[in-house]
Amino acid sequence: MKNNRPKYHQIIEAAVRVIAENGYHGSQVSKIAKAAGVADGTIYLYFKNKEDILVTVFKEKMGQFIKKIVEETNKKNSASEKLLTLIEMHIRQLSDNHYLAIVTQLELRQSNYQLRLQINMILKPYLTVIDDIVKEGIKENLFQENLKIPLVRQMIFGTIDEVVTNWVMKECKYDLLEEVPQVHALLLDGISKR
Amino acid sequence: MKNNRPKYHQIIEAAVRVIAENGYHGSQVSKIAKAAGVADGTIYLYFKNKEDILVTVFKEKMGQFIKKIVEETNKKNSASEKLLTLIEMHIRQLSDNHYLAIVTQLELRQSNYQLRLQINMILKPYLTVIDDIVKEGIKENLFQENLKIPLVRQMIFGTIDEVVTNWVMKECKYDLLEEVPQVHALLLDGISKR
Amino acid sequence: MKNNRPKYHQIIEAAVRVIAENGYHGSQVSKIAKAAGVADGTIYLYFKNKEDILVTVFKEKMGQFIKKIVEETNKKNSASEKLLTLIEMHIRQLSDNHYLAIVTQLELRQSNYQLRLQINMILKPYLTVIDDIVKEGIKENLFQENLKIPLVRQMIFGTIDEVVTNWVMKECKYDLLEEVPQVHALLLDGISKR
Amino acid sequence: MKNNRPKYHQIIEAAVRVIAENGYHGSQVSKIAKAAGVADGTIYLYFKNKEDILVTVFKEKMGQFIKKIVEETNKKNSASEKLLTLIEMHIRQLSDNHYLAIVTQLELRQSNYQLRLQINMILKPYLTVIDDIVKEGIKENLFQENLKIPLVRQMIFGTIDEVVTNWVMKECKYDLLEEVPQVHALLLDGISKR
DNA sequence: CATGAATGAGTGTTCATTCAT
DNA sequence: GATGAATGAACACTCATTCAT
Repeated sequence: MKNNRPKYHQIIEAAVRVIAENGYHGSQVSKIAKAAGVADGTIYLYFKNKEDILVTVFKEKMGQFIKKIVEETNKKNSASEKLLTLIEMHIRQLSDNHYLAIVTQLELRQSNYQLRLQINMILKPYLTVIDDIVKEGIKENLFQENLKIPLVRQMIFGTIDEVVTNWVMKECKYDLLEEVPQVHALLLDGISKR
Repeated sequence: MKNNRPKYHQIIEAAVRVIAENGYHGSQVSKIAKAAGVADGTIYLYFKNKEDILVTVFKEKMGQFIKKIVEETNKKNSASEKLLTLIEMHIRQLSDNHYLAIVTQLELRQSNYQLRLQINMILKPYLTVIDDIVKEGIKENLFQENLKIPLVRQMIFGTIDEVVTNWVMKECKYDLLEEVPQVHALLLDGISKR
Repeated sequence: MKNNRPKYHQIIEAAVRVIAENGYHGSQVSKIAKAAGVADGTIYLYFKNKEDILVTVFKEKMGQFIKKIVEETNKKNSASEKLLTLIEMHIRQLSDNHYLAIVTQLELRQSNYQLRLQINMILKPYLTVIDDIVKEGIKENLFQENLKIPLVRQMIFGTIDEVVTNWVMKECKYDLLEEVPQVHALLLDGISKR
Repeated sequence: MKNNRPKYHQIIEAAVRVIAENGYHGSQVSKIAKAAGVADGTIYLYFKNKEDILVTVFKEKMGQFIKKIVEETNKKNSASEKLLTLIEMHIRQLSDNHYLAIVTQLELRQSNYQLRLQINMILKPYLTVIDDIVKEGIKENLFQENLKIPLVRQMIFGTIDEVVTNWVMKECKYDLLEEVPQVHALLLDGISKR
């Protein structure tokens, strides 16, 4: 299997680093190859083309990213706790890996429409996780029953995403984890006074 | 004055169209020039370089975009109504101009860090509008008094932005305006039952 | 007559300054026009094209340059004195006008073969002056009678030219006029001991 | 080592030919590449940029040029013979390679100030050879003891250079080697009768 | 005469991809 | 499998020249 070959992972790890450090357009294939300690041509033994490196980087990293979130949310019993965990895990993982945060929040968006569609496909399981939490909340009678799920998901994802992007644009200078409870509260209760 | 020269606007309008249709990286200067009905060199009489076209497109369009939102929200008296109007105007304007929506939601994000910073500067007045509405809501005693303004702004902007991006990625196939009241309700009241 | 129109001379003077300051390739027509205080298009009322400006600059400046040398050498009676005067006037005029020195020694040589041929045509009268002095020296029985005139002229001109070029390349930092007598002596007597 | 790679020399040889035939400004990189039988991009594997081709051409050719002159002058015992050999070798080498003569006398001078400075650096060893011969002549008591070396060098170099340039401008139509003894005699004894 | 906005041909350089070894 | 030298298509930008006013 492809993924067991060591160079494959060398290249992926190198790609994350190189893209985070040099930006999407500053990340020539030759630079990634050099950082991975392989020849330029070797890249093409493992990846169809440059775009394929990016998609794979995202796929691999997102796979782990989502897997951890699912694992942790599954340990919780209520939708509210699950949502809190999702927010925390999302933010924690990006807080822990600034390279990855830069790549997901900034660099990977500098791609063309086709690549964007593929990235969206990869993100789908994550969005499903959110949907499931919302559905569960409704079933638990904790969340409003007439919620339009996709819209809620867009609010949740859009909010977290924007929070992280702001932090990255501000050069990750503050502690993002501190904001987790407030984000959670806001999403649950909105901004109105009750 | 620059802006009164007709070619200036011809080029901007052409740029929006060309970028929406071909994507950022598929929009060669020569293609924009052709679409604007001017010579390649003419572009450089009005714009410093290719990036400057983009920044200017965004500046001009965002200027109008924000101006309209401010005008309309100012007609309203309560923070809640203002927020509703902001959401509606944001979505209405992008609904009315799919080209612009594609450019703002997808293509302009395919830019490097420097350009992104510039775009953020241009967006600032809009974010201030949001902040002001939130502050007003707190003063009116309608919104919670201990809200962390930047976070609330990120939720509001992140949600609307994500809603629009989803619509653009789904090729603008559904009527986005229908969702305005629900977005408004969600932001105000969150997802929890009361 | 063309030459009486004031803009004509404005442009020539501006051209010398601009070329000296910006180099041949940094001297765009628009820059010369601006320095001359005229519109770009006006240049083309007085000159056929950019090359024509250069040729004319050289023609005008060289005309004066040579005229002065001829005037002064004519005042002298012996070939030796005439040669000394020629060397002195050549060097004095370029010493007095660093702009002109830069243009003649460096910038005008950055031209194509056609332009070089034209410049050589303009230089011809100067070379004739040298030839005449040599011939006179032979007639006076001061110079060797079997001298090959063109070769002697090439030595005289080549030497003075190289001396000036060196001075320009060293940024005109030393006093070139001091070297005049030595150059004269060298050309007359060579380097051998007698 | 770079210089052993065959394409490196292919490109240099092609560059000399192309520049001699088309002039400096008519020598597009693509034209040189085609003449060398390599792809445009290959040029940039061996040279930093177009200017670097020129500098290298000059460096390589001048290196050989000077080496041969040094070798031959070293075989001679007196300063006078050494000077004769220097003149002869200088002229012989350019006589034997018209392409090179055109490039050194005309095209390489069409360069900007920075490039000119680099070329001067490369020429320095040659000028030192001349200086050494002059010093030796003084020591031998053949040359005048109060000669100002730099000035003598400028006369020697300026004269040879002008002689060659004239020949190139006259399209190399006459036999330059015939003039060697006369140039030598002129430099040694000047133009005056004794 | 004078203007200066408009033109568009021309080119050095990059970099994803290939393929002979 | 692995290499890395070679490829060549693609593109932003400049500037001499024109011409309608």
